[in-house]
Amino acid sequence: MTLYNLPSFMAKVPYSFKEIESKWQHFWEEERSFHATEKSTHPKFYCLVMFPYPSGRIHMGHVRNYAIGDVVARYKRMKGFNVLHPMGWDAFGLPAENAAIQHGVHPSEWTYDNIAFMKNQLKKMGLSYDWSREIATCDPSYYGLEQRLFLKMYEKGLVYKRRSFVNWCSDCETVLANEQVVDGRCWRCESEVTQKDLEQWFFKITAYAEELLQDLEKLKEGWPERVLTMQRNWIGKSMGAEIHFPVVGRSSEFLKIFTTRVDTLYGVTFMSVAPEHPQILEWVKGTSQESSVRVFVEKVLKESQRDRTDLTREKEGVFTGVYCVHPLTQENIPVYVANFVLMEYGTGAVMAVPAHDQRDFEFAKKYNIPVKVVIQPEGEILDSKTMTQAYVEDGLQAHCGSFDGLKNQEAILKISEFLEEKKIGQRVVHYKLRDWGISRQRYWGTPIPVLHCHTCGTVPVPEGDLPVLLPKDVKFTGMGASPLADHESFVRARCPKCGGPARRETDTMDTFVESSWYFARYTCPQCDEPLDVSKVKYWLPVDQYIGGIEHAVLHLLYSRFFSKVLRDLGFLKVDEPFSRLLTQGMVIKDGAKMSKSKGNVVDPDMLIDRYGADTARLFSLFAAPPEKDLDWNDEGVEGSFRFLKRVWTKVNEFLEKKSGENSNVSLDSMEGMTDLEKKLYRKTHSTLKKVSQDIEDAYHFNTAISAIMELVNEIYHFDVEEKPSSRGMAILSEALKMVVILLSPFCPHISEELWEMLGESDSVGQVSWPHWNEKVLQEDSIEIVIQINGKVRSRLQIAPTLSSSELEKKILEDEKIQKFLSGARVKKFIHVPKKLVNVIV
RNA sequence: GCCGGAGUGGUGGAAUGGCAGACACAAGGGACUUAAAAUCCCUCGGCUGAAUAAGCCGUGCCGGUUCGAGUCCGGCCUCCGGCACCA
Repeated sequence: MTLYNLPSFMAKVPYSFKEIESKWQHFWEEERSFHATEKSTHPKFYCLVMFPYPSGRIHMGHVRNYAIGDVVARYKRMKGFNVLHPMGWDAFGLPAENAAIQHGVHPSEWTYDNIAFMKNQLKKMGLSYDWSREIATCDPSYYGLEQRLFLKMYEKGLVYKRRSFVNWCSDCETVLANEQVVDGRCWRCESEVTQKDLEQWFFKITAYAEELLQDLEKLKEGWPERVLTMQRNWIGKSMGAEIHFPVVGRSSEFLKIFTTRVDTLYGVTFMSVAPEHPQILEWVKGTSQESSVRVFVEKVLKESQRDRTDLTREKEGVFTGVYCVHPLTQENIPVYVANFVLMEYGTGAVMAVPAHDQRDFEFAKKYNIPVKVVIQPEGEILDSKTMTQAYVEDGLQAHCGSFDGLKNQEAILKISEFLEEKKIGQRVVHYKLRDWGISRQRYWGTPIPVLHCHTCGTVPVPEGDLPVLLPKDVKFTGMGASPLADHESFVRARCPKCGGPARRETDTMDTFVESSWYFARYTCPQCDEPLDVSKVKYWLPVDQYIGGIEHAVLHLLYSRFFSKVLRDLGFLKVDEPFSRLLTQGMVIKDGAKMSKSKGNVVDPDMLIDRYGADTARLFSLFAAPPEKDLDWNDEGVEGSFRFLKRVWTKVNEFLEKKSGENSNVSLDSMEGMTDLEKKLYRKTHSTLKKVSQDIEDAYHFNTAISAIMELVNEIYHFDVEEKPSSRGMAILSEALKMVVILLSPFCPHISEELWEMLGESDSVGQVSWPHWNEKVLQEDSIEIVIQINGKVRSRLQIAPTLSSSELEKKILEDEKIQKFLSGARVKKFIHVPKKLVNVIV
């Protein structure tokens, strides 16, 4: 059934997109058109889109993401690359478990049902995936191998268990990594995150902090600047010094602090430590300060993560009664517990320099602690009594003993050297990046392959016993501990070392672990080992990765870390997994991100049903450049559909006119062509050039498509005669074929169909991307814009070969120019070849 | 506060320092039709103007560089995104 009519004077064949799309989807499947192998003489190209979580249905964000990836894959194939374009499912995760709790359906069943449904949706989009490489991360054949990788990392000392305060989401009833806490809230459900003291498994991502930072340099060419910046900030390298302050009355004990401003060491007037600082309660034990410190510490610890990191909160603290000795001046320095000092960063203790640090300044003013200026701005004298805020800029050292008069940047080096010499401290580097906490107290994830034995302690599951399978018969109550912890036969185990009773680890891994190596697994999805080194070597790195910006520091950082680990384990040969990254923008409607609660959701199924996949793809690619947000607009979709119908109509009309005739006119020479013919002939080649460059240079699909639209408009203007000459028909034929070829990466179904109708035997996807003929682009006459003092006053048609002096002569003879010049003296001419002449008077 | 990115018609968006607004949507007009839809053609930044004559103004604001600035430089304003007591 169709919703439109074609003009009655032609159009015998309607554009039946449903039949066409299903026909070619079957063709590609039967021909295995997108099946990738390593046996190819062509250079490889690995095009990857971020795999989806099987939430139930695809949304417009997916449609856009996969349409972009498919254009790249199809274009690269036509350019002669051996393309790998795989798809799979990021299939572990909480929604499956929530569905189990709410609807009593098993997470496995829920997940596989969703996969089946969504796979069907993706197939209807005509995406050129090699489905034979499909991965579902919840399949034991995947997560079992992930457990093998876990054990290898364990052997290497890259996995460890530690008891610590961790981010806890009470809604999801599980722990979250730092990266997964956004503004003090859970990244998934947005409920407030609290701190919980738990035993947790960690990946030692900090061991790679420096390399993760350094290698961002290698990505400068291919990654968006802002993603690199976000990762750089997240890793947060700072260089400074650790300094040991002796504690008064405790001969062998020190308070260790970290500072990036050694130059301000002489300005220290107090110390501040975090409420969690392990030594502080010990030091105050039995003193008169003990109770007031205790009260303060307990008060702060009770506050939520959000409140504690609230910048507007007043800086507060309490004196501990403890004093340190200043290592250079030997003065006694009071130690405070302060609510703004973080235990997780540096040493959890800070030397406070109120004159040169705003936080310390505010704190000192509140508690009447002296302010000591030790950095003086050049040409100005700071007075600690009249200062209203800290001076944090550069300057010259003052009241700093032998360092006086030095520029503070030099003093950092000199004082650091001095401290090292005297063994008072040493230079150190700190990172904000923390180790990746991967334990999750949930069922639907990869079981951590470890046993706890009463006598042997923590024992890894032997490789031969892998995979540790998720038991199917579990109860989902949504209450209390993870369903695994309640599963008797899962928990009860034997220690492989001593044979004694052991308890199985019931935590599962963060689902970001699965997505940290799936891109490598796609190269060898059937391999018994985690990875087939030769295949991985052939395909990696991913040449083009495409996905949302929301993973700038989550998935993209974890994957980079995993790649380095896998490299060091001998599986990979590359340092970085993704050479080029394209972060596509969101799909917006009525000024907001599409969401159920806003009621502005466009359903891809409805869209495909009404207009077909080619239209859905075309609009997603045409309405905005890929990296920008796309404003969804129903009338715009209509416009894209109209365009495809225009192409369809014109090809059919052409075939009707051509029928019977079979003239083969050579288009080698443009001699004898009419102006109209030349115009279309040139447009055909200039469009090829523009589309090629737009796709190649920067994935400017929107302008590439608009260029094709221009060519189609030109064809409509050309085809005015009832019976064009055979040369005209040849030119028209070439133009139409060009439209079909250029359109094929964007709208593959209609392109295949039209290609076949035009009498071509190969699939249009197998055609080599054509080369444009630069000679054809040479115009017989070009238009030159004539400006007077920068204002457009006239235009001249000239031969491209005309010399500058002849052109100047012509300009001065021009009627309009003469009128504007009205006798004024011409000072000079500025020539922009083949474009413009500016006459200065 | 710091670091990115962006401000262009009614709208989405185009423009290696060289004709601002390609392409498309919406709007308006015309052709076809008994009529409507569809289709095809035309107009479409603002102002003055009868005008498809001519001219002036116009890319967030102010200034600069240049023969020439949406584009480069300096200073602001607004919006979006990220980071943020990181010592």
